[in-house]
Amino acid sequence: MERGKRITLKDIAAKTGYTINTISRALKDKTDISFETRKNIREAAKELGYVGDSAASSLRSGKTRTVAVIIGDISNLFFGSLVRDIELAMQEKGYTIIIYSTGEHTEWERKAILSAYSRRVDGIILCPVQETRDNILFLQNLGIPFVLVGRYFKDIQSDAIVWDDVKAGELAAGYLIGLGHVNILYIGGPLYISSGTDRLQGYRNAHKKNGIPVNENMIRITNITAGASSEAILQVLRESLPFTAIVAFSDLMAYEILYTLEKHAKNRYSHISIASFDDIREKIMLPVNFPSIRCIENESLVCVDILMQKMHNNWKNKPAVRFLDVEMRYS
Amino acid sequence: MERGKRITLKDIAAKTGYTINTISRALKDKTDISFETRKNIREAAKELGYVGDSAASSLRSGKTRTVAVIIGDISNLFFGSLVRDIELAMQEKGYTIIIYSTGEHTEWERKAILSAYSRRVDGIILCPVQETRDNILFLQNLGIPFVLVGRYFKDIQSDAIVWDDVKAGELAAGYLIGLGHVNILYIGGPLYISSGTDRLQGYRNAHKKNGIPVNENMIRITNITAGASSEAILQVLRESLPFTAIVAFSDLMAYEILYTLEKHAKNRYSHISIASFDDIREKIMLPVNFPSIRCIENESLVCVDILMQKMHNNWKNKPAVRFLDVEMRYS
DNA sequence: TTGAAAGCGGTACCAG
DNA sequence: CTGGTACCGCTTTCAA
Repeated sequence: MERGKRITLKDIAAKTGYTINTISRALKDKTDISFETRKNIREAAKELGYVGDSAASSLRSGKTRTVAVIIGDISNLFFGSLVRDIELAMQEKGYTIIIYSTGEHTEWERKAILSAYSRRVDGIILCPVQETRDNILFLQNLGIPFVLVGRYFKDIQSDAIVWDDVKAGELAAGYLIGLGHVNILYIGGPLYISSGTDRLQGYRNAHKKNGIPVNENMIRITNITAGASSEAILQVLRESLPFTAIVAFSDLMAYEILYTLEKHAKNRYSHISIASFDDIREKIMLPVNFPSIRCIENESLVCVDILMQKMHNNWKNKPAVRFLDVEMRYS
Repeated sequence: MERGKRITLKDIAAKTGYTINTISRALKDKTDISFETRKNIREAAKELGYVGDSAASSLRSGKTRTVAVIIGDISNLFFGSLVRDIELAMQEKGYTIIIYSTGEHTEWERKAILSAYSRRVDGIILCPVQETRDNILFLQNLGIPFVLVGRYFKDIQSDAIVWDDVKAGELAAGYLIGLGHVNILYIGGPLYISSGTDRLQGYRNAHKKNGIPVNENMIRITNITAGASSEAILQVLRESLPFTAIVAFSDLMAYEILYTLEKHAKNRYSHISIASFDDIREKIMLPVNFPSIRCIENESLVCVDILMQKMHNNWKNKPAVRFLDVEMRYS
């Protein structure tokens, strides 16, 4: 194969004497081309080193076999392993994924959606920023099949795969309460994010069930970007709030909090209890252990499954949120 | 904008009375279209909700404004943050990235390269599996601009951005030697990976410089996939090898090793010294600390920079490996 | 079973 | 400054 030269159907046609039409259909193994011909053409194609042009093919067929995955930050392990699983599953089905990071910014998310639309992706998997509802409404209007993951909108009907975050919050706080803690700090993400509200709701529920009043000052809402929870815990230290345990919004935040506590108040809080979410220890072995809530199903696979059906119009269900069950891991 | 209906140049032409040609050029702000006309057309486009079709545009122009990033595993934090930085830099320049995981498998890597080629990407950033040289030779033959990242081939000329891994290995082992250690275990990746050989070479150099003989039995070569270093350290424990320090191939592996030691030999090795590579603590705050070697430059940006130049034919240099300087971080 | 011809939606090139 | 037209490479449709 000559360096840099692209082989097209036309080249194969020239070599074999068939028309490009026949070549095209033969290479897709259509049965209306005789077996013999298909074989010849396949061989010729291989010899020439033919590789199809998906731009041309997409243009005509309207399908790109591409899916956009729009998430907060790929360097966040939670998203990283989500994307990895999505990629593997999609690859198996012959799909390629393009990645967009929103950095949790609404405008970036909008740009990502537009770019995906312009690239004519067949489907979108989105972990929405949720600061506003504009983007999701816009996306709905585009008519591209999509599913949300990790977060959902309470007042907009659309397919979403999320954890049962209320239960998750309840498990985390409930565990700490079970240990005898009463002053449990909650450091969590913004309330416009569904998991933000839901986990906090779970925290409240656990208190209520155990007859423990919630001290509103114990509830700290932060960004979910790196460094934010460190700030939050420092503020708590400055206020000398008396807490004996913490519910953190994610393992990453929990680590950050532990790190900060160790650095700034080593002695006082060395025996603090902490519980959080994501169970990243399931993914990487870390020599620091605390209870973490995880999902008992593989959310990536559920996403891919539903999106596939939507893309192929086998999805007759109306848009709905699918809550996946959670459990606590501590070993 | 009507739901699901795609607006094309033709629609704008119909609305404004210009030809699609004029529309196309106006929307790209070509100065040969009068300012007035450009403004009218831009407004009409906006009103109709026009979004270009990149498949069509790519087909004709030959450019996709897409770059493929082919790496081992996106859920590995090292790759995750690499990809994040690449994505941000590329996005800024109007490029989109598609992700392929090789899982460190040669065949997957080949498939990824083929898929990228078929999608007519403008460029490729690749962290090669290196098990064989077939894929890189194949890639070179395709004529797509590409750069390697993290690993290079000693006997194949191609652009690569890598750490100075010999120095890195020397720093890690040298540090431990400086602490007075003599029996330093080395747990590292396969030797067919350039960083595998180079870091080990650095380990040897450090010994040599300090007049300490290298015990070959202290050198353990493993996979770089999760779980492998855990296996390796267990084997070492079974052999009752007397070691007092460890050089681990990555922070992730170091954590895995510490985790395993704590689990299986808590008392005996609680004061072990360990040094490794990647400095992931720079990216996530983890409450466990040990020295780690990091790169003093942002490799992603260097990659993007060089690839951009190659894609735009501003790259007259001949293929070369670019070694980035490293340092030890411990605080 | 195969071929001919018409696009898909843009961009490039040349003419006016 | 704007229009006409060919064409990128493949798929679709219809005819033979």
